[in-house]
Amino acid sequence: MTKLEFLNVVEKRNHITEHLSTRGFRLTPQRQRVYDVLVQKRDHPTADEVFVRAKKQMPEISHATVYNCLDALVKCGLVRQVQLDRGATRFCPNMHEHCHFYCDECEGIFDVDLPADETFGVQLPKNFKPARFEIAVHGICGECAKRKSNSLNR
Amino acid sequence: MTKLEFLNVVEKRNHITEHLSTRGFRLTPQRQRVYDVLVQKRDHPTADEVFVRAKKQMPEISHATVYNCLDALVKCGLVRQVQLDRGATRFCPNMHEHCHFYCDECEGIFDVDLPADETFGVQLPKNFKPARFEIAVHGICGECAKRKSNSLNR
DNA sequence: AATCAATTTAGAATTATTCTAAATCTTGAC
DNA sequence: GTCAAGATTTAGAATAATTCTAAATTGATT
Repeated sequence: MTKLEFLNVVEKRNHITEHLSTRGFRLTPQRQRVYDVLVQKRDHPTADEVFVRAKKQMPEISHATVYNCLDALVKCGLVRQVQLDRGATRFCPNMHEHCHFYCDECEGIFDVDLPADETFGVQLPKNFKPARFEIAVHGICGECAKRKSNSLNR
Repeated sequence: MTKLEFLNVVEKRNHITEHLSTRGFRLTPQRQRVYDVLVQKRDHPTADEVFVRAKKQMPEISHATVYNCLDALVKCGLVRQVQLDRGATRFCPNMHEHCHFYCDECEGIFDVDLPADETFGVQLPKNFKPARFEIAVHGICGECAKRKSNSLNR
Protein backbone atom coordinates (compact mmCIF):
# COMPACT_ATOMS: atom_id res chain seq x y z
CA MET A 1 0.00 0.00 0.00
CA THR A 2 1.39 3.40 -0.95
CA LYS A 3 1.32 6.30 1.47
CA LEU A 4 -1.50 7.88 -0.52
CA GLU A 5 -3.62 4.75 -0.38
CA PHE A 6 -3.00 4.50 3.34
CA LEU A 7 -4.15 8.08 3.93
CA ASN A 8 -7.24 7.38 1.84
CA VAL A 9 -8.18 4.41 4.03
CA VAL A 10 -7.69 6.48 7.18
CA GLU A 11 -9.86 9.25 5.82
CA LYS A 12 -12.67 6.87 4.91
CA ARG A 13 -12.53 5.31 8.35
CA ASN A 14 -12.82 8.74 9.94
CA HIS A 15 -15.83 9.50 7.80
CA ILE A 16 -17.61 6.36 8.97
CA THR A 17 -16.61 6.88 12.60
CA GLU A 18 -17.97 10.41 12.58
CA HIS A 19 -21.34 9.35 11.25
CA LEU A 20 -21.62 6.39 13.62
CA SER A 21 -20.73 8.49 16.65
CA THR A 22 -23.56 10.94 15.99
CA ARG A 23 -25.88 8.15 17.12
CA GLY A 24 -23.60 6.80 19.83
CA PHE A 25 -22.35 3.87 17.74
CA ARG A 26 -18.77 2.68 17.59
CA LEU A 27 -16.84 1.72 14.51
CA THR A 28 -16.29 -2.02 14.67
CA PRO A 29 -14.53 -4.28 12.16
CA GLN A 30 -17.92 -5.78 11.28
CA ARG A 31 -19.56 -2.40 10.60
CA GLN A 32 -16.56 -1.38 8.52
CA ARG A 33 -16.77 -4.61 6.56
CA VAL A 34 -20.52 -4.36 5.93
CA TYR A 35 -20.12 -0.79 4.76
CA ASP A 36 -17.22 -1.76 2.46
CA VAL A 37 -19.32 -4.54 0.93
CA LEU A 38 -22.03 -2.02 0.05
CA VAL A 39 -19.58 0.45 -1.43
CA GLN A 40 -17.63 -2.14 -3.44
CA LYS A 41 -20.58 -3.44 -5.45
CA ARG A 42 -23.42 -0.97 -5.69
CA ASP A 43 -26.09 -3.34 -6.90
CA HIS A 44 -28.53 -2.86 -4.02
CA PRO A 45 -27.97 -6.21 -2.29
CA THR A 46 -30.34 -7.73 0.27
CA ALA A 47 -29.19 -8.28 3.85
CA ASP A 48 -28.53 -11.88 2.98
CA GLU A 49 -26.42 -11.00 -0.05
CA VAL A 50 -24.41 -8.62 2.13
CA PHE A 51 -23.95 -11.46 4.61
CA VAL A 52 -22.57 -13.79 1.92
CA ARG A 53 -20.18 -11.13 0.60
CA ALA A 54 -19.04 -10.05 4.05
CA LYS A 55 -18.30 -13.67 5.00
CA LYS A 56 -15.67 -13.98 2.27
CA GLN A 57 -13.18 -11.83 4.16
CA MET A 58 -14.68 -12.33 7.61
CA PRO A 59 -15.88 -15.94 7.80
CA GLU A 60 -17.00 -15.74 11.42
CA ILE A 61 -19.45 -12.86 10.92
CA SER A 62 -23.01 -13.82 11.78
CA HIS A 63 -26.33 -13.20 10.17
CA ALA A 64 -27.65 -11.18 13.10
CA THR A 65 -24.57 -8.99 13.07
CA VAL A 66 -25.11 -8.08 9.44
CA TYR A 67 -28.66 -7.02 10.30
CA ASN A 68 -27.38 -5.06 13.30
CA CYS A 69 -24.65 -3.38 11.26
CA LEU A 70 -27.03 -2.44 8.46
CA ASP A 71 -29.39 -1.04 11.04
CA ALA A 72 -26.68 1.07 12.61
CA LEU A 73 -25.48 2.31 9.22
CA VAL A 74 -29.03 3.28 8.23
CA LYS A 75 -29.67 5.02 11.53
CA CYS A 76 -26.54 7.13 11.33
CA GLY A 77 -27.20 8.17 7.74
CA LEU A 78 -24.49 6.25 5.90
CA VAL A 79 -26.82 3.86 4.11
CA ARG A 80 -30.31 3.94 2.67
CA GLN A 81 -32.91 1.19 2.77
CA VAL A 82 -34.71 0.37 -0.45
CA GLN A 83 -38.01 -1.46 -0.62
CA LEU A 84 -39.00 -3.37 -3.73
CA ASP A 85 -42.54 -4.81 -3.93
CA ARG A 86 -42.62 -7.55 -1.30
CA GLY A 87 -39.29 -9.40 -1.11
CA ALA A 88 -36.32 -8.54 1.03
CA THR A 89 -35.17 -5.05 1.91
CA ARG A 90 -32.21 -3.82 -0.13
CA PHE A 91 -29.40 -1.49 0.86
CA CYS A 92 -27.66 1.35 -0.90
CA PRO A 93 -24.67 3.46 0.21
CA ASN A 94 -25.53 6.31 -2.17
CA MET A 95 -26.69 9.14 0.07
CA HIS A 96 -27.11 11.74 -2.66
CA GLU A 97 -30.68 12.80 -3.27
CA HIS A 98 -31.90 10.08 -5.58
CA CYS A 99 -34.70 7.67 -6.37
CA HIS A 100 -34.81 4.15 -7.79
CA PHE A 101 -35.83 2.81 -11.14
CA TYR A 102 -36.90 -0.86 -11.24
CA CYS A 103 -36.73 -2.57 -14.58
CA ASP A 104 -39.69 -4.95 -14.92
CA GLU A 105 -37.74 -6.82 -17.61
CA CYS A 106 -34.25 -7.50 -16.22
CA GLU A 107 -35.17 -6.68 -12.59
CA GLY A 108 -32.22 -4.29 -12.36
CA ILE A 109 -32.29 -1.40 -9.90
CA PHE A 110 -30.88 1.95 -11.03
CA ASP A 111 -30.17 5.10 -9.04
CA VAL A 112 -31.66 8.23 -10.58
CA ASP A 113 -30.53 11.63 -9.31
CA LEU A 114 -33.12 14.04 -7.98
CA PRO A 115 -33.04 17.74 -7.18
CA ALA A 116 -32.59 18.38 -3.44
CA ASP A 117 -35.31 20.00 -1.29
CA GLU A 118 -38.02 19.35 -3.81
CA THR A 119 -41.63 18.41 -3.06
CA PHE A 120 -42.20 17.06 -6.59
CA GLY A 121 -45.49 18.89 -6.97
CA VAL A 122 -47.16 16.83 -4.22
CA GLN A 123 -49.88 18.88 -2.52
CA LEU A 124 -50.06 17.74 1.09
CA PRO A 125 -53.10 18.37 3.30
CA LYS A 126 -53.02 21.27 5.78
CA ASN A 127 -50.42 21.04 8.57
CA PHE A 128 -48.76 17.90 7.18
CA LYS A 129 -44.98 18.22 7.53
CA PRO A 130 -42.97 16.14 5.08
CA ALA A 131 -39.58 14.86 6.20
CA ARG A 132 -38.55 12.87 3.15
CA PHE A 133 -39.85 11.76 -0.22
CA GLU A 134 -39.27 8.21 -1.48
CA ILE A 135 -39.82 7.83 -5.19
CA ALA A 136 -39.74 4.52 -7.03
CA VAL A 137 -40.17 4.38 -10.78
CA HIS A 138 -41.19 1.08 -12.37
CA GLY A 139 -40.73 0.49 -16.08
CA ILE A 140 -38.25 -0.72 -18.69
CA CYS A 141 -34.60 0.28 -18.52
CA GLY A 142 -32.66 1.63 -21.50
CA GLU A 143 -30.96 -1.65 -22.44
CA CYS A 144 -34.14 -3.70 -22.23
CA ALA A 145 -36.15 -1.10 -24.15
CA LYS A 146 -33.59 -1.28 -26.98
CA ARG A 147 -33.52 -5.07 -27.00
CA LYS A 148 -37.32 -5.21 -27.12
CA SER A 149 -37.68 -2.73 -29.98
CA ASN A 150 -34.97 -4.61 -31.96
CA SER A 151 -36.79 -7.92 -31.68
CA LEU A 152 -40.05 -6.26 -32.71
CA ASN A 153 -38.57 -4.66 -35.85
CA ARG A 154 -36.96 -7.81 -37.16
CA MET B 1 -82.98 -3.90 1.30
CA THR B 2 -84.70 -1.30 -0.90
CA LYS B 3 -84.82 -1.65 -4.64
CA LEU B 4 -82.22 1.13 -4.97
CA GLU B 5 -79.82 -0.59 -2.59
CA PHE B 6 -80.27 -3.84 -4.47
CA LEU B 7 -79.42 -2.20 -7.79
CA ASN B 8 -76.38 -0.63 -6.19
CA VAL B 9 -75.09 -4.02 -5.03
CA VAL B 10 -75.64 -5.49 -8.51
CA GLU B 11 -73.79 -2.61 -10.11
CA LYS B 12 -70.82 -2.98 -7.79
CA ARG B 13 -70.69 -6.70 -8.46
CA ASN B 14 -70.65 -6.04 -12.20
CA HIS B 15 -67.78 -3.62 -11.75
CA ILE B 16 -65.71 -6.22 -9.94
CA THR B 17 -66.62 -8.97 -12.40
CA GLU B 18 -65.57 -6.84 -15.36
CA HIS B 19 -62.16 -6.09 -13.89
CA LEU B 20 -61.53 -9.70 -12.83
CA SER B 21 -62.51 -11.07 -16.24
CA THR B 22 -59.92 -8.90 -18.02
CA ARG B 23 -57.34 -11.23 -16.49
CA GLY B 24 -59.37 -14.43 -16.82
CA PHE B 25 -60.44 -14.44 -13.17
CA ARG B 26 -63.93 -15.30 -11.93
CA LEU B 27 -65.88 -13.46 -9.29
CA THR B 28 -66.10 -15.75 -6.27
CA PRO B 29 -67.73 -15.09 -2.89
CA GLN B 30 -64.25 -14.96 -1.35
CA ARG B 31 -62.95 -12.36 -3.79
CA GLN B 32 -66.09 -10.30 -3.29
CA ARG B 33 -65.68 -10.50 0.47
CA VAL B 34 -62.00 -9.56 0.42
CA TYR B 35 -62.74 -6.60 -1.81
CA ASP B 36 -65.63 -5.49 0.45
CA VAL B 37 -63.35 -5.64 3.48
CA LEU B 38 -60.91 -3.29 1.78
CA VAL B 39 -63.62 -0.85 0.71
CA GLN B 40 -65.40 -0.84 4.07
CA LYS B 41 -62.43 0.30 6.13
CA ARG B 42 -59.83 2.12 4.12
CA ASP B 43 -57.01 2.00 6.61
CA HIS B 44 -54.51 0.11 4.45
CA PRO B 45 -54.70 -3.25 6.24
CA THR B 46 -52.12 -6.01 5.90
CA ALA B 47 -53.10 -9.37 4.37
CA ASP B 48 -53.45 -10.74 7.86
CA GLU B 49 -55.74 -7.92 8.97
CA VAL B 50 -57.87 -8.52 5.87
CA PHE B 51 -57.99 -12.21 6.83
CA VAL B 52 -59.25 -11.42 10.34
CA ARG B 53 -61.92 -9.03 9.04
CA ALA B 54 -63.03 -11.34 6.23
CA LYS B 55 -63.42 -14.21 8.70
CA LYS B 56 -66.11 -12.36 10.65
CA GLN B 57 -68.70 -12.89 7.94
CA MET B 58 -67.05 -15.90 6.30
CA PRO B 59 -65.52 -17.99 9.09
CA GLU B 60 -64.30 -20.78 6.81
CA ILE B 61 -62.13 -18.53 4.61
CA SER B 62 -58.47 -19.51 4.72
CA HIS B 63 -55.28 -17.57 4.96
CA ALA B 64 -54.04 -18.72 1.57
CA THR B 65 -57.30 -17.71 -0.05
CA VAL B 66 -56.97 -14.18 1.25
CA TYR B 67 -53.50 -14.00 -0.29
CA ASN B 68 -54.83 -15.47 -3.55
CA CYS B 69 -57.76 -13.05 -3.64
CA LEU B 70 -55.59 -10.03 -2.93
CA ASP B 71 -53.24 -11.18 -5.67
CA ALA B 72 -56.08 -11.48 -8.16
CA LEU B 73 -57.50 -8.09 -7.18
CA VAL B 74 -54.10 -6.45 -7.57
CA LYS B 75 -53.50 -8.14 -10.94
CA CYS B 76 -56.79 -7.00 -12.39
CA GLY B 77 -56.36 -3.43 -11.22
CA LEU B 78 -58.96 -3.22 -8.45
CA VAL B 79 -56.50 -2.93 -5.59
CA ARG B 80 -53.09 -1.42 -5.01
CA GLN B 81 -50.26 -2.84 -2.96
CA VAL B 82 -48.52 -0.50 -0.54
CA GLN B 83 -45.08 -1.12 0.89
CA LEU B 84 -44.05 0.45 4.21
CA ASP B 85 -40.41 0.10 5.28
CA ARG B 86 -39.96 -3.60 6.02
CA GLY B 87 -43.09 -5.10 7.59
CA ALA B 88 -46.05 -6.63 5.83
CA THR B 89 -47.48 -5.46 2.52
CA ARG B 90 -50.62 -3.35 2.83
CA PHE B 91 -53.59 -3.06 0.50
CA CYS B 92 -55.63 -0.15 -0.73
CA PRO B 93 -58.76 -0.11 -2.95
CA ASN B 94 -58.24 3.53 -3.99
CA MET B 95 -57.24 3.38 -7.64
CA HIS B 96 -57.16 7.11 -8.24
CA GLU B 97 -53.72 8.51 -8.94
CA HIS B 98 -52.38 8.99 -5.43
CA CYS B 99 -49.41 8.49 -3.16
CA HIS B 100 -49.04 7.69 0.54
CA PHE B 101 -48.07 9.76 3.50
CA TYR B 102 -46.68 7.86 6.50
CA CYS B 103 -46.85 9.64 9.82
CA ASP B 104 -43.71 8.82 11.84
CA GLU B 105 -45.60 9.80 14.99
CA CYS B 106 -48.96 7.96 14.90
CA GLU B 107 -47.95 5.53 12.13
CA GLY B 108 -51.09 6.43 10.17
CA ILE B 109 -51.14 6.07 6.41
CA PHE B 110 -52.89 8.76 4.37
CA ASP B 111 -53.80 8.84 0.69
CA VAL B 112 -52.66 12.01 -1.08
CA ASP B 113 -54.04 12.79 -4.54
CA LEU B 114 -51.61 13.29 -7.39
CA PRO B 115 -51.98 14.71 -10.89
CA ALA B 116 -52.33 11.96 -13.52
CA ASP B 117 -49.66 11.36 -16.19
CA GLU B 118 -47.02 13.30 -14.36
CA THR B 119 -43.32 12.48 -14.16
CA PHE B 120 -42.79 14.68 -11.07
CA GLY B 121 -39.70 16.29 -12.54
CA VAL B 122 -37.72 13.04 -12.48
CA GLN B 123 -35.10 13.05 -15.26
CA LEU B 124 -34.65 9.46 -16.40
CA PRO B 125 -31.58 8.26 -18.32
CA LYS B 126 -31.81 7.88 -22.10
CA ASN B 127 -34.26 5.22 -23.38
CA PHE B 128 -35.69 4.44 -19.94
CA LYS B 129 -39.46 3.99 -20.23
CA PRO B 130 -41.38 4.66 -17.02
CA ALA B 131 -44.61 2.71 -16.45
CA ARG B 132 -45.60 3.99 -13.03
CA PHE B 133 -44.34 6.24 -10.26
CA GLU B 134 -44.67 5.22 -6.62
CA ILE B 135 -44.26 8.09 -4.20
CA ALA B 136 -44.14 7.72 -0.44
CA VAL B 137 -43.87 10.74 1.80
CA HIS B 138 -42.64 10.28 5.34
CA GLY B 139 -43.20 12.95 7.98
CA ILE B 140 -45.69 14.17 10.59
CA CYS B 141 -49.41 14.28 9.83
CA GLY B 142 -51.60 17.32 10.51
CA GLU B 143 -53.04 16.10 13.81
CA CYS B 144 -49.68 15.02 15.22
CA ALA B 145 -48.02 18.26 14.10
CA LYS B 146 -50.66 20.27 15.99
CA ARG B 147 -50.40 18.13 19.10
CA LYS B 148 -46.62 18.49 19.11
CA SER B 149 -46.62 22.28 18.70
CA ASN B 150 -49.22 22.59 21.51
CA SER B 151 -47.13 20.66 23.97
CA LEU B 152 -44.07 22.74 23.06
CA ASN B 153 -45.82 26.09 23.60
CA ARG B 154 -47.22 25.20 27.00
C1' DA C 1 -6.25 -5.11 36.24
C1' DA C 2 -11.36 -4.56 37.15
C1' DT C 3 -15.67 -2.85 35.61
C1' DC C 4 -19.32 -1.55 32.65
C1' DA C 5 -21.59 -1.07 28.50
C1' DA C 6 -21.63 -2.06 23.70
C1' DT C 7 -21.26 -5.52 20.40
C1' DT C 8 -21.14 -10.01 18.41
C1' DT C 9 -22.50 -14.71 18.07
C1' DA C 10 -25.31 -19.07 17.29
C1' DG C 11 -29.35 -20.54 17.25
C1' DA C 12 -34.23 -20.26 18.37
C1' DA C 13 -38.43 -17.76 17.53
C1' DT C 14 -41.44 -15.02 14.97
C1' DT C 15 -43.62 -13.04 11.04
C1' DA C 16 -44.94 -12.83 6.32
C1' DT C 17 -45.62 -15.28 2.43
C1' DT C 18 -45.75 -19.14 -0.76
C1' DC C 19 -46.37 -23.91 -1.86
C1' DT C 20 -48.78 -28.44 -2.05
C1' DA C 21 -52.08 -31.71 -2.76
C1' DA C 22 -56.66 -32.90 -1.99
C1' DA C 23 -61.43 -31.32 -2.06
C1' DT C 24 -64.92 -28.38 -4.00
C1' DC C 25 -67.05 -25.53 -7.25
C1' DT C 26 -68.17 -23.63 -12.01
C1' DT C 27 -68.64 -23.73 -16.78
C1' DG C 28 -69.22 -25.47 -21.12
C1' DA C 29 -69.88 -29.63 -24.11
C1' DC C 30 -72.80 -33.07 -24.91
C1' DG D 1 -79.38 -32.66 -16.66
C1' DT D 2 -74.59 -35.05 -16.59
C1' DC D 3 -69.85 -35.21 -17.16
C1' DA D 4 -65.20 -33.62 -17.80
C1' DA D 5 -61.87 -29.95 -17.47
C1' DG D 6 -60.23 -26.32 -15.30
C1' DA D 7 -60.40 -22.82 -11.70
C1' DT D 8 -60.64 -22.03 -6.92
C1' DT D 9 -60.44 -22.95 -2.09
C1' DT D 10 -58.72 -25.23 1.88
C1' DA D 11 -55.53 -26.79 5.77
C1' DG D 12 -51.37 -27.29 6.75
C1' DA D 13 -46.48 -27.63 5.62
C1' DA D 14 -42.56 -25.18 3.84
C1' DT D 15 -39.82 -21.27 2.99
C1' DA D 16 -38.00 -16.64 3.46
C1' DA D 17 -36.94 -12.59 5.95
C1' DT D 18 -36.25 -10.70 10.12
C1' DT D 19 -35.98 -10.28 15.08
C1' DC D 20 -35.02 -12.02 19.59
C1' DT D 21 -32.28 -14.20 23.33
C1' DA D 22 -28.78 -15.13 26.30
C1' DA D 23 -24.08 -16.07 26.62
C1' DA D 24 -19.46 -14.74 25.13
C1' DT D 25 -16.39 -11.21 23.58
C1' DT D 26 -14.60 -6.73 22.95
C1' DG D 27 -13.31 -2.09 24.05
C1' DA D 28 -13.14 1.98 26.73
C1' DT D 29 -12.78 3.87 31.36
C1' DT D 30 -11.49 3.99 35.99
